[in-house]
Amino acid sequence: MKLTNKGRYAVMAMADLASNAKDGPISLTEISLRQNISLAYLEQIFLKLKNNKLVRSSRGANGGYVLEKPASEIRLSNIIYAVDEEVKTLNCKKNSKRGCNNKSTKCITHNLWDQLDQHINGFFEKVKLQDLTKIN
Amino acid sequence: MKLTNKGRYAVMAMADLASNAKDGPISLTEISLRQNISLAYLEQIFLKLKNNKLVRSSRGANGGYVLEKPASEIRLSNIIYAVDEEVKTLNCKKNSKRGCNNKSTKCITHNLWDQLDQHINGFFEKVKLQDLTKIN
DNA sequence: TTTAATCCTGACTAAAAGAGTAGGAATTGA
DNA sequence: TCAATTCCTACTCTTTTAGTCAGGATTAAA
Repeated sequence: MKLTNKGRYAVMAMADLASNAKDGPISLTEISLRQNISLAYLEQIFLKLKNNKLVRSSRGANGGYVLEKPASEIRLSNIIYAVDEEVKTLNCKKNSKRGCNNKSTKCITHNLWDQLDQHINGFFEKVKLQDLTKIN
Repeated sequence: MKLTNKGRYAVMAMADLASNAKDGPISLTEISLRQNISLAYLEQIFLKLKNNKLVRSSRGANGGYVLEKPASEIRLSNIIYAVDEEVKTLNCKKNSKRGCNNKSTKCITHNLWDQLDQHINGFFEKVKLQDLTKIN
């Protein structure tokens, strides 16, 4: 399943960003210290978050990141999707000779796993970034 | 996440067993052909299913497997659990210096991932083997 | 009793994915 | 200028997955 530490870190970092909002942008160094995630790894993650228009960056000294939208408008699914590319448990691979080929009646579990994907995605759709900061 | 092809194969095989029930036991060779899963791999899987009392085996010529209980009493969670040992997305590792150590307030996402686990487990709890054979 | 069919088990391996490092280039504020 | 910071790519190490392989051990039918 495409639901990894990287995704979790991304959610943590975004929640951090939302919780510690201040006037200027927040640097990854800060987040790195607070959340105990390596700076280099955070850089990778934020690159993707930025490409997905979830954060905005300013470079140079005193630079950093801010949320692109209010926390109430960012769904966790957006974040997960940004860094992991997909939330999908298992795909019956298109070109594999073995197993389900998407149209065979053999793969009894095909629909089932599809449902599970929807189930999980639904979970992340419902929760917004704002909800996390409340709890905390 | 511990939710792999092996788990899916196990569900497929069990569904096959339920769908093609007949008088005697069903051999793995049959299932292997029908579901297109290698025999050796199936053997591995069924060993675990058997240890978890989901199937019963008869050895020797014309041997094979039968469901230990009616399909209406077997939950998918039982099957997944049997072969994958757990359905857990991510654990905040107990002894890691990095990230969540289970009591820190830092790990904003700890509860969230716990909830997700419950969500997914709930899905597999609800669905029974019988439900799959109906669809098919 | 033979023999074929099947279960049982552990060791092994190749490929993929995950998790994170490393290093440098570009940018900006002081 | 220089220090802080993002940007970007490539690389590596480790773990997991998805099986295969090989050789029993056991049973039941003929």
